Parts: sequence; structure tokens; C-alpha cells
Amino acid sequence: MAPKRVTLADVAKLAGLSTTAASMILNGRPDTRLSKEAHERVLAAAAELNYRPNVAARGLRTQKTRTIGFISDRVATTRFASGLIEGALAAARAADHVMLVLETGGEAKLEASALEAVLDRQVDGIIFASMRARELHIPELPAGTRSVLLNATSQRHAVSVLSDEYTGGRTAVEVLARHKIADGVAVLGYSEEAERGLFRSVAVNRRVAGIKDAVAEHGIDVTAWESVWLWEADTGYVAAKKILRRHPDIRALLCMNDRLAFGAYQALQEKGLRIPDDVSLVSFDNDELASYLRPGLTTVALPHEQMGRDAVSLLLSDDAASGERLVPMPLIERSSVIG
Amino acid sequence: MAPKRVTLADVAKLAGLSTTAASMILNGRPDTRLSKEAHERVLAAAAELNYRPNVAARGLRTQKTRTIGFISDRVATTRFASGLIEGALAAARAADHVMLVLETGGEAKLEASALEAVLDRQVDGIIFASMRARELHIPELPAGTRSVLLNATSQRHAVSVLSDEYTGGRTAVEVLARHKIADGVAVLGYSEEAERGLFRSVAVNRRVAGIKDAVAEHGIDVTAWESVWLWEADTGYVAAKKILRRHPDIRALLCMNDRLAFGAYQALQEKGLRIPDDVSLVSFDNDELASYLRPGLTTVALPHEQMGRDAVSLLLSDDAASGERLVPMPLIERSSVIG
DNA sequence: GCCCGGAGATGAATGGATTTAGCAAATATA
DNA sequence: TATATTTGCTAAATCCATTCATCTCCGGGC
Repeated sequence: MAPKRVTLADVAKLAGLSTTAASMILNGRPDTRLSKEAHERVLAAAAELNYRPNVAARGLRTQKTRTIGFISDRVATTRFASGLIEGALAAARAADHVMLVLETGGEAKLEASALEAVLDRQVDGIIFASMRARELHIPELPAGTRSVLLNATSQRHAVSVLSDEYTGGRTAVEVLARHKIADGVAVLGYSEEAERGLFRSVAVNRRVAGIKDAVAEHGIDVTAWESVWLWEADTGYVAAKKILRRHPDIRALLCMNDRLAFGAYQALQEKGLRIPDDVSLVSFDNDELASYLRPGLTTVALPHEQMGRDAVSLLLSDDAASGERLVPMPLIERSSVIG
Repeated sequence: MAPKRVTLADVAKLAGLSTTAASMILNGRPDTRLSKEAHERVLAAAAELNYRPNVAARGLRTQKTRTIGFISDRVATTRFASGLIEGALAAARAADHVMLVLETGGEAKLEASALEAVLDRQVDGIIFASMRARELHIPELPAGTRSVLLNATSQRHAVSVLSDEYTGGRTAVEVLARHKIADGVAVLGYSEEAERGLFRSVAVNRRVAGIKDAVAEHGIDVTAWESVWLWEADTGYVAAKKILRRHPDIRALLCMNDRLAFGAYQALQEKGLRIPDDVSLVSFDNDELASYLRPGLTTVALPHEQMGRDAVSLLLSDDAASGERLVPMPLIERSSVIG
């Protein structure tokens, strides 16, 4: 039904002017000497025909496509990690850009072809995202290709957006300190002793460093550091039971993520221990889960949406910032800490 | 460092042939009469220079961009809904296409601008997705624009991909029947009596119809239909408590989704009732939650990934199928039904 | 010796924009 | 009156690949 797309030539013809004039006017170029009347005619014609420029054609000339490539290992390993995409999408939209989203599953082969696919489409910049903070290997990019690492680091690439894990770790401990919990604290999920020399991730190491520093500063006595390699609900359940068996006097559990905390809830419930009256819990992530739990779980949030936003604005900003952009991890207070 | 992109002209020059020849050879056109030697030279030149065609330029000529627009209200309202995107992404990649993902938050204004944004980029087709199955209002598209509705229906648009809710509803009931549960069953989340005339959604209505038919066929006695408007963990908790108070003899809970079931778990635990020994549970969705729960929740899965895949393959397939593509909802058996 | 057909290749148009260079008329300057 | 300058606008090149329409040889047929 609807005829083919309106082109600039159509607009120019209707306005009785050249495409040059139409182009200049529609792009609002400042140096033009075209008359007021010409402006009006072109604008009116464009409006009447409902003209929209063909981005591919424009991009061919200008080398700008107003398109960003977002290459990530997974889009949605965990629900909350897709906040990275949501934030990026929102920021891109605000800047009048769109995003090509590609998923690689972490496979090198797919990573390479994903990169080619976005390069072939002349994107203005590329975001390399990882759903769990880690070191990424990025191949060399054509000169002039802008890129930002999101929730990831890389040797070669200058700029990356990360959550501020060190401060986040401190925050979690400070909640305990503020609520006068000074002993009977167990850390669930990480133990330096058990994991020394094993590679965790930059994020975890920094978080642990924050926890340790804050614990020392506030003179908190940590009864146990329990190592759990996979941070899932069932492993959390098992580990929490173990801690409770060995240390019946535990008053607080600092869990390395919300799924572990979820498992701990189950273990505590089984033992008939009440949260927070008998045992307090603080955790990390602010997974969707955290709000479902009863009582609600107090947790230090991973600011995924903000990180996504920041990645886009860094990518699109003119000043070639470099280094790490650390995004604060906000404390979400619910009811799992006694007070 | 790396010089500017290699163009077809570069390849042609290195091969000592015209761009016409190079283009024909690289595109493997069958009718060409170019010599074997010419083929070899062009292919070798392309490989040596690592030539990749500029998709924008090609698209300008061929009107094909190998790009799909994916416009959705939310990308990740719930973790598992983003399976829609994951599936679509995987299918697109398999078909050597990429996806422009746009999020509208359901706002009409953003929907309109998202549509323009993808149309401006000459996408080969558009998927309109909704994270919760519902009726979508899609504006008229330019002639020849292919489109598929994903997890949504619309008056105007012919083809949509939906989960097979009717059969899914039956499946849930059949689990109960198979395990010889014939009475003391309560449905948690929907009551026709309470919600008569209120708009739910096509999906819910079909699911309920399936439940009703299967219940009648198997001669199951449903003790209570409890209406819950918002299907969340806390509302499920409250509703389950209410049911247990009024009907202490309940043996099974059929929950309209996993979050409600999660709330029911909490209510049952508080009452000291064991799952599945005292009360069995069946639910819908296969949310990530369902696997965290103890015991694991038996649930009828929303086949989001498959739906995403189907949407892309329908969009890209030649035969202009129309009507609804109903994707089966698989039963995920865990341990919440006595047996 | 001339014409014809086919093999092997290419020039130029095309798609839809941006942009450089420059033209013609009107006005200003001397 | 003759020369500069400004004003208002446009032809044509460009971005890169695809494709239509030809063009040039060369050997075979008559």
C-alpha cells in the first residue's frame, strides 16, 4: 500500500530546490546562506512527506551510523545482570543511538565473528560486556574504533566500567558495625586460606580486600571464613549448615552473593533460627531474589543499570577518558540485620 | 595503526580486474562467465587483504541489511523472559543476521520512535516482543515490511508466536491426576468468579481454560479458586495463608506462576507443612527461582527461548505464514509433587 | 574475406545521502 | 562605469558495492 520511502530528492523537488539545499537545511548547518524562505519550504516539504533520512546512505558518507555494538558473553545469565543492557539501551536511546546486541556465549569463535559483524556495519563504537566481572581478551581493533569494556577488564583496552567492589565490601561490613555486631560473624563464600593462589576474579579480590580492611578498622571478630566455589543457592545451603554446626554461636552471616544468602535462609529456617533476631544477614548483588525473601535481605547492590549507562556515555563522549570507571555499589537496606 | 578499511576497489585492483568482476566472483553469482583464473585471483586478493564488504553500502543497493529490529517493552522484567531475546539472538546469529534491540518501556511515544529508528536503518524485518503476553497496538508499517509478534497478539498483524497456554494448563492438571491427587486441590492466582469481566490477558484466559477442561475430564475436585491480581511472592504468601486458614485439608496447590508458588512455600513452611508430603505444588513459568527452592518446584515452563527462535525463523522464512504459532510448554518435574 | 556467436570482461548507472567547489545575480565600493 | 563582494543557490564528486548494458576479441561457418 504505502509507496516506497521518501528520499531527500523527493523533498527537494517538492520544495523546488536542490538536494544540496535540502540537505543543508535539514541538517541545520550554521554556515549556510540559504534564505529564510528556502528554509521554510524545505521544512514544510519534509514534514508533508514525512521524510526520514536513510541512515545507511548517510553513514556511507559521514562514517557515522548512530549505532553501537554491544557484544557480550551472555545477555541474561542472571536476571539482574541484564540491567547492564537495560542501562546501556536507555543511555543509547537518550543519545539517539541504537544498539546492535550480540551474544557470544564466551566462545572465541563467536566472539570473532560477532566483532566482524558489527565492524561490517560500521558501528560508531563497541561495548564489550561480561555478565560476571572478569578479564576479557579483546582482539586488536581497526584504528579509530572506539570501545569500552563493561564489567570486564583487559590488558590492551584502556577504558572499562566496573562496580566499586572495594568500597562495596567495606559497606557490607559497615552495616554490621553500625548495628553493633562485633563478633560471631562468619563470611560465607570466600576464604583466602582455602583459595589462596586460585584465580577468582578482580571483582572478588577487591571485594574481599574491602571486607578485610573494614573488619580490621572496626575491630570486628570474624569467627569463620567459609569457602564456597560456586555461589549458588544449594551450595549456600550446605555451607551455612556447616558453619552453624561448627559455630552455633554465630550472630551474623556476610554472604558473598544473594543466592548464597538464599541458601543460608533455608538452612537457618530449618534450624529454627530467626532472621534477624537470632542471626543477621548481609549480602551482595541485590538480585531479584533479595526482595522476595522474608524478611527482606539487606544487600550491597551491583549497580548494573548505572554501569550500562556509564559505558555508553563514556563511549560516546569526546574526551578519550581512560582507566577504570568505578561505579558505587549502593546499600539496599531491608530487614535481615538486627537493629 | 591499522589503515582504513579495505574496499572492493582495493581487491579488484590487486587482482587486476574490475570491481564488477570482483563483486560477481565474491558473491558467487552463477551466471557469470568469468574465467577460473579470474576467480582464483579475486579470491586470493580478498583473502590477502582480509576484505569484508561494507554492509551499509551493499544494503543501499540490495535493500537487504541482514539486520533484524527487535522492539520490546522490557528486555528483562524477569530474568527468564529475556530468554525471548536469547533465543532470537541465537537464531539470528545462525542465520547470519544481527539484531538491533530497542526497549520502549511500553510507552507509546518511545514505541513510535523505536519503530522509526529501525525503519531508518532499513532492517529486513521487525519483531515486536512483549515480556508478558498481551495485546499490542502496532502502527501501520510501510508496505513490504516483514514483522512478527513475539509473546503478543495484535489486531492488525497476522503472525505471532505464543506459548501454548491451553495445553500448558492441561499439563499442570495432568501432573496432579497422574499422581492420584483428586481432591483437596486449590488454584492460587486466579478465580473466574472474582475476575469475571476484568481483562487479564489472552494467555491467562487460555491457561485457565486448559486447567478447567482438564480438571473436568479427570474428575478432580477443586476446593478453592483464590484470586490474586499481582502474581508476586508476597501476594502469593498472603493468599496461601488465607487458603490454608479456610481449608486446612488442602493437599495440593496449583499456582499460576512460580513467584506465587514461592510465596506459598513460605506460608507452608511457617505452618510447618511439608512439601510434598503434606501439600503438593505445581506451577507455571520455570522461573530461575523454581530450581532454587527446596524441594525443587515442579512447573510448566514458558518456552521463551524456543519462542524467540521461532520468531526469527518465521520472520526470515519465505513462505508468508500467518496466524498463531503455538510453542509447547514443557513440564519440568522436580520434587514438589508427592509421588 | 566477411559475418556471427560466444567467451571474458568492463564502464557506467544506481541507491540516498553529504559536501566541495563554484556559478549567477544583486549589492557595495571606488 | 567598472570592479569587488556578498547573497543565494546548485552541479558534481564522494562514500562502497551491485548490476545492467556493452564492448572487445577470437574462432568457426559460409
